[in-house]
Amino acid sequence: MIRSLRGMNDILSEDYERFEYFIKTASEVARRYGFHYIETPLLEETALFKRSVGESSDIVGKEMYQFNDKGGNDVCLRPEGTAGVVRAFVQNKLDRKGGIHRFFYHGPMFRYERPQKGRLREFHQFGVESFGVASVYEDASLIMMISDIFKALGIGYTLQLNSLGDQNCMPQYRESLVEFLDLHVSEICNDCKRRKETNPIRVLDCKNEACQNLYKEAPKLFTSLCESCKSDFDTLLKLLDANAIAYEIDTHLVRGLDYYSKTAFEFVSTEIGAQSAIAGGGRYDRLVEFLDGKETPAIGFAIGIERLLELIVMPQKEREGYYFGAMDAEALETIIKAGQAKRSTDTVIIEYTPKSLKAHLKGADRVNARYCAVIGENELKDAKIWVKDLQESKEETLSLTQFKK
RNA sequence: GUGAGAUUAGCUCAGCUGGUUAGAGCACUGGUUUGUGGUGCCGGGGGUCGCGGGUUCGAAUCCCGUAUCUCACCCCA
Repeated sequence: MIRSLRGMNDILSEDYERFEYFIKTASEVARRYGFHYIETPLLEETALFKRSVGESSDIVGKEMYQFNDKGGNDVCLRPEGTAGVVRAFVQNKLDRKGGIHRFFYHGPMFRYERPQKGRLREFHQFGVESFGVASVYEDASLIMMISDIFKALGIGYTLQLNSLGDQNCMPQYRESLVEFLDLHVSEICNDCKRRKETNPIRVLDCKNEACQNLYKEAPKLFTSLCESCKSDFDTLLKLLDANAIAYEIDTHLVRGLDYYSKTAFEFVSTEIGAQSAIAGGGRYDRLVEFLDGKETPAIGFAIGIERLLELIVMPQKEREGYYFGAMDAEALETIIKAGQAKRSTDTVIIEYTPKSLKAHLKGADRVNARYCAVIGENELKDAKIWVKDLQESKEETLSLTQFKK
């Protein structure tokens, strides 16, 4: 038997219903916030991700589905969504056009990782990207959008917030942190030694207890923020307070992708295991420039769809549509014709095997149909059809012409 | 990439220290005397015991390899 590749799953039946329900709900909320759908290719030039996500990140360093295509181009399956949207934004010269551009997207992403619960090699994200708004009001607005989406889906979460600083305060801070790490290099774990070289800020996120104790003494990013970062963060907190959005400030919250600055946030669920981040995002004011565009402030987030599928509280399913069946082979032709006509307005399931009324009712019940329509000997003789409303338990026998109405 | 556990019917699992035709519940399917479901009763189909080797008179059961899943690390949504 040929199986799907490791970490790549089919989405079907009930899972797909949840999947579709999520997309529909999240898209509606995004549209209400003035965002428009954008579709970008799954395959992009590898350089796009190297320059945006950053070569120091694990995503680019070791998790990309990268290969040379037949034309010799170095390409890869997208590991995340932001880079492609920013590329499209620049390529379509929206940075030159000016103004505000707000997009949302959803689709598959690919990372060559060891799969586990909530972490697949092909997984799906829903994300939004907003270009052209420097105001921290947009940061608050995006957080409220996620809150709205989760509220609509019945999903509980904790919101964690931090500020990563900008080009004025972050480089200085990074330097002072590296100095600190150099002084204590013998005390930190091997992972942190590696992080010190690749992405020093990440050490703050280390789960090693000894490291964490040590970092209590380390310089704090939070207290090193410049004036504008500090006041923006304070404003953000005020806005969230005013809109009854609960949050925790986590000064060790770090984003894994290099392009983030200033506001960083993560929505976390305690109900889904180790891969607990269900949404994450932040500001990336420099990224458009990095990708050869005109300096444009921007912010976005992404939601991991598979991770929250099991958290979604689905609305109760109601009986819907028609089930058609014949009790004798002679009535089959008539029932198929009647069912086909009904398809112009309703969901219709036609049973092709003649069987007893009881068997048809069971069949209608199993497919969760609202109505069970059957033609037997008596009905066929009088050109009528017997219809039962399975929800109200009411039945009637109509003439076929009347039934079509 | 590292460490640990699992893999038996469509699903959830039982199968003790290797011993004759591998079981249960649910699901599916048919019937339940004359045309009434979701809720009774009786029957039926369905398994190369993940895959490949090995030990043995004999392997679902022991050993080795491999694949996949799960958990933790790493990383991230």
